[in-house]
Amino acid sequence: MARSTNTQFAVAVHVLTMLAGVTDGRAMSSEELSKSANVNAVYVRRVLGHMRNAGLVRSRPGVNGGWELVADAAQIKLREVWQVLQGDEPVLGLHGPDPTCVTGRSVQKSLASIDRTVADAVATALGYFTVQDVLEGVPDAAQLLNAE
Amino acid sequence: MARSTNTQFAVAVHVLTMLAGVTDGRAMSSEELSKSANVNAVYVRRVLGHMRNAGLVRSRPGVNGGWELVADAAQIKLREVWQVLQGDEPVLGLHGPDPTCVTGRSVQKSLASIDRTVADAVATALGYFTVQDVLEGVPDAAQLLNAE
DNA sequence: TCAATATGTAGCTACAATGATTACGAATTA
DNA sequence: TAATTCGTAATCATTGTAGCTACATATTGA
Repeated sequence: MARSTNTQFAVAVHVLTMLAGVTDGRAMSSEELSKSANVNAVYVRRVLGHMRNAGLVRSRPGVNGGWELVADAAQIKLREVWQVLQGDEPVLGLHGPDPTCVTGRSVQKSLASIDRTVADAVATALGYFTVQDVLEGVPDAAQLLNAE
Repeated sequence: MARSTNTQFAVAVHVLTMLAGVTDGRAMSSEELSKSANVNAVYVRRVLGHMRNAGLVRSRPGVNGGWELVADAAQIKLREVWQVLQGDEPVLGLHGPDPTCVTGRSVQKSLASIDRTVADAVATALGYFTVQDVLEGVPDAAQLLNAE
């Protein structure tokens, strides 16, 4: 029920992986990237803009322009991608209880604290994966369980 | 950026905490609960309906009717509340890449696997807290850090 | 039995988030 | 100089979320 409908993270990982897969030194255009991710090119530019602000990619306009990875794909943790997009926004959906209700305020505070704990857990989990891992293919959760 | 705008989890925790705080044995109406959570009574009934299906609360109509906790508040982990509402829905927002793009399909599979890892991490983190904890007040994340 | 109270749920609406689309200026290259 | 690509604003369509109304059903108490 509480699915996130925001695909920025998925799209970011997708296009970063595409860029990591470039063998010749050429740049990829937002148009090209958007085709594979099946989203709009403007959207790709917006998402990659955040990645550029974080120093993960560079872009240049014009003929043969486009986007390139700056860092080594094996050094880019998905944790960083997540944090660039997520910032300090809550992970759990928080509500706005009646400010005059004592219990309501207390619950609100607790939920905010719990949200930080969960956000840390998400960040830690995403720290296990790099763009290089995605490029090589992260094994199935089921496979991982069997391997234990 | 990827904030969840779904407040069902927060509202569920809120009203369960309210129910946990009842000292006399009376039931609380959805109307009463909705006031404190600052949401609509119908919405409260919908959310609590899921909690009832999970066996956490019971309800009865009529005069002096309303909602009561079934389980001990100290035994209800937020993990369970989360899972009741979340089910197997992805935590990260996933996209729908071009199905004819090989890399796209591969990335999609990896993201699905990573999503399961993150979902497990969230569930584990929420396993640390119970409704009773929220009733008593979960300490600030900052306070927790200072206590280390 | 009857009135009052609450749930259970369908249906409609308002609002907000997301991402598509269009448009165009600026930068770059061949 | 023409073609290409980014950067970004503005607008629109779609979807998810939750509010709201309405009413059938169940329960209680007088």
